[in-house]
Amino acid sequence: MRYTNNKSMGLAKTEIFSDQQNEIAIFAKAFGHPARVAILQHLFKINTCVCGDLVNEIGLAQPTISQHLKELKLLGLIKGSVEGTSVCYCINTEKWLEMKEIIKQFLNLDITKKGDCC
Amino acid sequence: MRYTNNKSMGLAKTEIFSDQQNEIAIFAKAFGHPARVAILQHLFKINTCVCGDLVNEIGLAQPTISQHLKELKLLGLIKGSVEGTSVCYCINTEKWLEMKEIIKQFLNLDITKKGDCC
DNA sequence: ATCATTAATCGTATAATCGCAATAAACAAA
DNA sequence: TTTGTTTATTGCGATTATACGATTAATGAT
Repeated sequence: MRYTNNKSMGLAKTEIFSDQQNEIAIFAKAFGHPARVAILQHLFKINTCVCGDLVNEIGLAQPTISQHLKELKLLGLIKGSVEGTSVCYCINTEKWLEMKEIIKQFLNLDITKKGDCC
Repeated sequence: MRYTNNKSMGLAKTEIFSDQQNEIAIFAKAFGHPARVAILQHLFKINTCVCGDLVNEIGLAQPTISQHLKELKLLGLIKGSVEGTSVCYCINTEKWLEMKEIIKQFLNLDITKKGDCC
């Protein structure tokens, strides 16, 4: 192998992008999978914080759902609290709104655009 | 219930989700990478459709940029037309607005929510 | 025809993602 | 204490995603 730089490949070079660009990408990845979209939609639908119901609602295995929940929780988009043997998950409204503003700002770029040129 | 399916792993089980959920995820993945965010932002910034400039603007190799452009083009978010030796890329406003509406509708789920429960 | 410029494609290396079986952990109930 | 319920974690295989060197293809210029 003769790659002159010592950076490993297969890795997004986040360091060459702005914090804003990385933040947009990270949030976008959060709902860049249909299972996480379904989880978030379901959490919005039933205001009472369900958990194991998600496994039944969505057709994926329990460890898979648990993993997706972990990612969403790590990002702060959802909160989880233990309720006996089960765990109650729900949307973290504050963080959700924060994410929403960041994404919307990006999506609204078009308002300053005049028209296609191709 | 046993795991009766023989579907290969490592693949998102898109078939168990709604078209809407898959569409949201697919569009989200489009700007789920900082390089593609940067490309889109730059295309919005300079209305004249640039191409090779993106390689200079963003610090990635030409094949890498070309690959990201291909993905965005495949989704329809950008258009490309040959201009001599160079290729002119620009935002496909129509598709962009379509995507924007779909994502915004998803992000606006919170307006019907009453409050956290955890 | 030759050369230069530009972008796409090919091939490959590496890391991340997805999914699940098996297991562990935490808790309630008996 | 034992048993059952529920969720998290571990470990693994399969696939996708990211990145780039080398090459090819297309066009313009000389």
